[in-house]
Amino acid sequence: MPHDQTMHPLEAQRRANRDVAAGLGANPYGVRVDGLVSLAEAAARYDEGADAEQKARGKEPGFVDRRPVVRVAGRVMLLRDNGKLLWANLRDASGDLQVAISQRDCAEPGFAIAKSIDMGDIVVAEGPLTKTKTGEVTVWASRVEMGAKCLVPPPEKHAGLSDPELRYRMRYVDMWANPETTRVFQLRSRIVSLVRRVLDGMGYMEVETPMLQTLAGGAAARPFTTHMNALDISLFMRIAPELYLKRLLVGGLPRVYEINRNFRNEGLDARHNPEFTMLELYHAFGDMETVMGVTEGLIREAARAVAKEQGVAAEGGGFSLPFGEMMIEYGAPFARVRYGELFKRALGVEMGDRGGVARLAAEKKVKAKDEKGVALDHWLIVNNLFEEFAEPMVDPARPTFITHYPSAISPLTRPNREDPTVADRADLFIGGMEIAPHYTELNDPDVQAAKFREQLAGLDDEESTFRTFDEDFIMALKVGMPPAGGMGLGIDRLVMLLTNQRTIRDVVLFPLMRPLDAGASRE
RNA sequence: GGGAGUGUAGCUCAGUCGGUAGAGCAGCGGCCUUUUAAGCCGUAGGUCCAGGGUUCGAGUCCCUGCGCUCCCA
Repeated sequence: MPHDQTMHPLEAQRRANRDVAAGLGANPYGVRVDGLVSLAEAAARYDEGADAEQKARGKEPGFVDRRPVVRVAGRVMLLRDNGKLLWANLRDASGDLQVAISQRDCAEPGFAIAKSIDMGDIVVAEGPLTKTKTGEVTVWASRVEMGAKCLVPPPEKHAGLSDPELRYRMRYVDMWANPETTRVFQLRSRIVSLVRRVLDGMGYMEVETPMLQTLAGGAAARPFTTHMNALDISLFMRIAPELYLKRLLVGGLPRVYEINRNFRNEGLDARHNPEFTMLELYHAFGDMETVMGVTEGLIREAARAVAKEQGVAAEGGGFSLPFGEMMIEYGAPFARVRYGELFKRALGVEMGDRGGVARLAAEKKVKAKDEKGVALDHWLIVNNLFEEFAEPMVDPARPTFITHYPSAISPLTRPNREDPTVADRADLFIGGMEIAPHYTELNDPDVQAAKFREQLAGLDDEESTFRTFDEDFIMALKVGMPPAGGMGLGIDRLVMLLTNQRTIRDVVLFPLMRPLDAGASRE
């Protein structure tokens, strides 16, 4: 809320309640607390025997209470004030736990402070673990302190915070109002560290290459531009790390990878955020097949870890994880199908059959001319037909590599040794999403230079401002890059699949949102 | 870019045929020492996304714009 507006009454009330706590000597913004345990850990420490003993003999003279005492902190999610006994349900990143604050048993000013608590406040409580009549593990507070006052009214306590816009804009509320959100990001973190661990174990070295680049190469995408004052030059946010990672192969590193952000100045939708995380990996003296094996192993291990986390049996053979309506099988070997085969199966015509393809394009009303009415190249029509009719034939519940794309539509990829009309390129599809492309990398500097020039020739003025011939990269190839296999894995999409989230915004902590005041400042 | 939906209290949502702006939760006052969405009594809270139009009268109908969601390209 802007500062120049009058304060919302609900905030004013919370400020008043904060003053009450302060008046009792409590610091509404807390102090350091040592010896805290998570709520899950606290609940796990409950001792049935000690609790029973205390309940049976607690009033006997000289009785020693053996119940474990814990110190916990959490956000107040529910509050039931029975007058001289309050019940508060706390939440932290590990879970929820009930705390009882009784006037009889809680040292002052703890009880008085508790009476001033609002839902959403962070409180610290200490006391023995017991079970209530109804069998719920509860911290029976002997001390209560403030952790932090919450001045903003929290979401409704059952329906919660469901407005997607509010969830993304106020992720810091979403995370505790919807524990599922926190769980997804905990899983994301585990998946990414597992990927690193597996690759490191295989002898790959993690590197960091420039995100600010003078040329935005390595992919076909529109970059963000920025300006460097000291050198007075334009810089681009990278669209891919590829050309730098390959320079490292030239430098002699045999196996490298980078997991980091790329930036593409394009649209926003369920699968695209302007900044997204990619794993790119290169393997000297390998090829497309080498890195396909790496990807398959990585994804299976990550899926296995998630399955275990969720209590799905994932030992031994097949196992699967849900994604929307389907169950995706990760345990079995991934399927492989050649582009040309899939094309023929779907359309009944060989992709090289120019007459047949032209006829099909007309029949199926597939785009065969560009905006200016000029007939498209045969292979572009083939690809349009492929994307519309062949790709959907891939079983989304079975991870599938589509291999051997036509060379004509894979300009930067090395042609296949046996059949140069197809390229050594394989795209992995899971759940209907393109997850990872694999290549046998081009390392002939003359061929690479020719392909750069060919690409640049086809560009309009706007595109050619940021897609310039990368002389230094050609220089690197002239020095000599070993043959290599390369792979790129979309981490956000992988996390979407493994955590069963429908949009990329649900796996990116702070997805880009239109600024709230943009309406006034835009033309 | 196209289509559909949607925008009402802090949150989640109703609002009939165009006729005084509603509920639950949250809040405030009161009662309450084993509650579980605690309960009971009382009470307060609104730029109905914005602007224009039709009408005696618009949250509701029409137009324009903006935001958000979903589907398609």
